[in-house]
Amino acid sequence: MDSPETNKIVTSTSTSSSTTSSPVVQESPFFNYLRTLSPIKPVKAAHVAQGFPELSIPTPPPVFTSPRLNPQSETIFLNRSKHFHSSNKKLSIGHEGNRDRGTDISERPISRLTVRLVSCSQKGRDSKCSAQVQPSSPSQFVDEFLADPVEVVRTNSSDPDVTCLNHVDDTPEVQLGCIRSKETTVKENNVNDELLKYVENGSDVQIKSSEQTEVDLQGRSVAVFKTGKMENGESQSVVYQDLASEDVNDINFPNSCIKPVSGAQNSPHGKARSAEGSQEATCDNNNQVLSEIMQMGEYAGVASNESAETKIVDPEETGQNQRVLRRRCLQFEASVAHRKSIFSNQGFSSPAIISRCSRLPANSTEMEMLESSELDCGISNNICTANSSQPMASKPSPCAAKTVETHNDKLNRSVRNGGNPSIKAPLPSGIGLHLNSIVNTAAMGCTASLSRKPSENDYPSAQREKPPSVPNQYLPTESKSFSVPASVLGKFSVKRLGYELETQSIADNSATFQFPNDNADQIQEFNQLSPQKKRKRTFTNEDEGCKRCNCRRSKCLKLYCECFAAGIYCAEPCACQECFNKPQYEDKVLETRKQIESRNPLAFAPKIVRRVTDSPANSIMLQEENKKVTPASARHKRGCNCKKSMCLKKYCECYQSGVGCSAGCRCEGCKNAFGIKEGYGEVSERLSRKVDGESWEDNSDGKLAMVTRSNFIEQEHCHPHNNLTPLTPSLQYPKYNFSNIVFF
DNA sequence: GAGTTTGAAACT
DNA sequence: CAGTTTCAAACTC
Repeated sequence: MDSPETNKIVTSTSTSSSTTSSPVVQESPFFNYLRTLSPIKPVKAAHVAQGFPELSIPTPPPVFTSPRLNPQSETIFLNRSKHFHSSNKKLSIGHEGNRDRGTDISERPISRLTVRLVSCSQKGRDSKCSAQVQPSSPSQFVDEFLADPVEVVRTNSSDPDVTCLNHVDDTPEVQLGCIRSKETTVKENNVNDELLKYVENGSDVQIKSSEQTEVDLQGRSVAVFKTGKMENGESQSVVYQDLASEDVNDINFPNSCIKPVSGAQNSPHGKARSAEGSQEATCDNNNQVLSEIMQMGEYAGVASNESAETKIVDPEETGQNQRVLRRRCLQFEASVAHRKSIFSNQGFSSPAIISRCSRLPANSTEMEMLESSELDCGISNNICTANSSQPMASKPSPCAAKTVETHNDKLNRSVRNGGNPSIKAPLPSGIGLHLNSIVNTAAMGCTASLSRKPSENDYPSAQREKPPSVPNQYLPTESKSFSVPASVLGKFSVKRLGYELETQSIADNSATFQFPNDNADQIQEFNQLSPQKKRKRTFTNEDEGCKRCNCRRSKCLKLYCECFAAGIYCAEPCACQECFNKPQYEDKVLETRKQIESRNPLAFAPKIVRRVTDSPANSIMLQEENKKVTPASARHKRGCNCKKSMCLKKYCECYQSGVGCSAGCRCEGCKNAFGIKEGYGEVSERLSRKVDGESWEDNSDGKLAMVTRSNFIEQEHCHPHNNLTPLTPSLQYPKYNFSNIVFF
C-alpha cells in the first residue's frame, strides 16, 4: 500500500529554478507522509493550465515577498473552462507556498490538524479519488482556496499561532485544523491500543453521518472522528487525535485507508496512520486519502468566530458532497501550507486576508510594481466557464446547478439549525485583480462584484441606478449573505466581482455580501438568449456585475475585448461573435497575447494602481499624505485621454475606476470627481462639477473638499474598510468600477 | 432597440 | 511619435 517510491510527487516547477522543489520541503514530515501514501506516479512538472498554459507561472505577489521570488516575466491567462475541472486539478506540494516568505512547511508544522475526512466510496473510487499530483500555481491555490468558504477560527488556545480552519460549507466532513508554529513531539503511549480497540469495536456500527466523539482513553482525551458506513454503501473511516497533547499518536491500524489526523503530516515524527472502522470498507487506495488531504486546502473563508464549531454532516448530503468533493480532486496541501504559513506570519486570522494579493503579477513590470509596494489586499475573481463544474455555492454556474442546490440546501439547513449562514458564502477569490481584468465573472457566477453598494443618496434620483449585482443567471436560487468581519474587510481590496458587497455601517466595520434573490428560470432564460439579446441584456446596469464582452469584429483577440484583456476566456455570458478567445483556440490566443505584449509589455498590466497600506493607521497617514500631493491615491497607469467627457463619464477610465486623474493623463477640461488632473486646480478647490449628470457646487464651508476627501479615503481603504469620515449623503457618488484596479 | 458618442486600441 | 482608423462600451433618444 505504501508507496516505496519517493519523489512521486513532483512539486511544481516553473521556468525558474527558484520554484523547483525544495529539499526542505521534500524532507518535511508532510512530504514524507505523502511518500508513504501516494502510489501516484511522478508527473511531469508542468505549471498550471488555468490560463494560457504556455505562459509561465506567476510568482506570488509581493505581500509574500521572498528572495526566491521569480522575477521572470510571467503572465497568466485564466482558463475558465478548466479552472474548476477536477481533471485539471493539480497538486502542488508545499514549496510554492513556501516561497512566500521563505518559510518552509517543515518550519511551520501543522499539528492538531483535525480532519474529518469523507468516507471512502468503494465504487469508482479510483476514478473519483485519484488525485493527479501535479504542480499547481499559487494563483490556483488562491482561487480555489477562496472559492470555498471555511471558517477560520482562532481557538481558545493560548497559543496565538494556533488558527483553526473549519470548513463550514459544503464539506463539513473536512475540518481544517489548527496551525501551530511550534513543533510537536511524538510520544509513545498506550492510547493507540485503546483507541484502536475503540475504533475496531465501535466502528462496526452503521452510522449515518460523520460524528466526532471524544473518548477518554487512559485519562487522555482523544477525539475520534468517524465517518460511518453510509446507507449508500460508502465506507466508514475513523480518525483520531489526542486532544490532551499536541502529540500525534502513532497508531497502526490494520487498514490502510488512512484518515490522518493533523499533525501527522507535519509532525517531525508523525507517522500517523489511521484505520477505518469497517473492515468491509477497506480503503486500499491512498489516492483518495491524498485527494482528501488535498481538499483540506481547498477551503478558505473569513474569520468569524471565536470558537470552533463542530460540523454535523447531514447524511442526506454526505454522499452528494463527497461526490462533489471527489470531483474536485483537489490538491491543496501546498496551498494550505502556503496560507497557513502566511496566517502565522501575518497573524491573520482569516484566509481571506491571505487570499489578498494572490493575484499574480502578469509580467515583470507588474512584478516590479508589486514588489515595490506593500501589496495589501484584494479579492480576485474566480473564473470559470459556464461549462465548468464548479461546486462552490457562492459561485454557482449553470453547469454546477446540482452543486448549487446542495449548497443552498445546506445553507437552508444551516439556518434552520440555527447555524450561521452569514459565513456560508465563499469569498471571491482573486486578488490583485488582474490589471485589466474585469473578470466580471460574475457573469459566470464565478466571481463576485464586490462593489460598494451605493445608497440612494449616492446618485441623483433621476439617475439612480441599481447597484451592481450578481447576474441572476448564475446566482443561487436564494438570497444569501455572508458577513465579513472587520479584520478581513480591513484588508480587502475591491474589484469587480460578481457579488455585491454591501457596506455596513462604518462603525461596525463589517460588510455583508448579499446575494440577490435569484431563480433558475432567469438563468435558463438568459442562456437561451440569442447573442444579440445577450448583448443588450448583458450590459444593462442591473447586470453590470455580469458584464461580459460583446465583441463583434475583434474576434476577442484584441484588447478591445474585455475578456481577453482580463486574461480570461470568453464564456457563455459573452455575446461576442466569431470569438477566438476560447480554450479550443488556445494557441491562437497565446500567440496573439504574446504579440500584443511584444508591442506593449504592459498591455495586460493593471491600469489602475492603488496604494493601500497594511494598517488602518498607516492608511490614514498615507491618505493624509496623499491629499497634500495628489487628488487621489490611485492612479491610472497610463492616464486617460479624454477630450469631451471631461473625465466625468465612464468613457474615462480614470473615472470609471474611481480614481482621480493625474499628471499622466492627457485629458482636457478634466473635472474628474475623484480628483482632477494636476494643473486643473486642487482637489479642495471650489469648482463646479457634474457628476452623473447632476451638477452641484461646493459651498464655502468646505463641503466639497470634504466630499472629495471621503472619496479619497474610500478608495484608499478599499472601501468596505472605512472607519473614517463617512460620505456626505449629498455626494453624488459615481459608481465605482474596480475592474482594472490593482491594490497595493 | 437603434443610433450616436466617446476614447482606447490598433494601425499606418 | 503623431495622425488615422477601428473597435466596443457608454450613452442618448
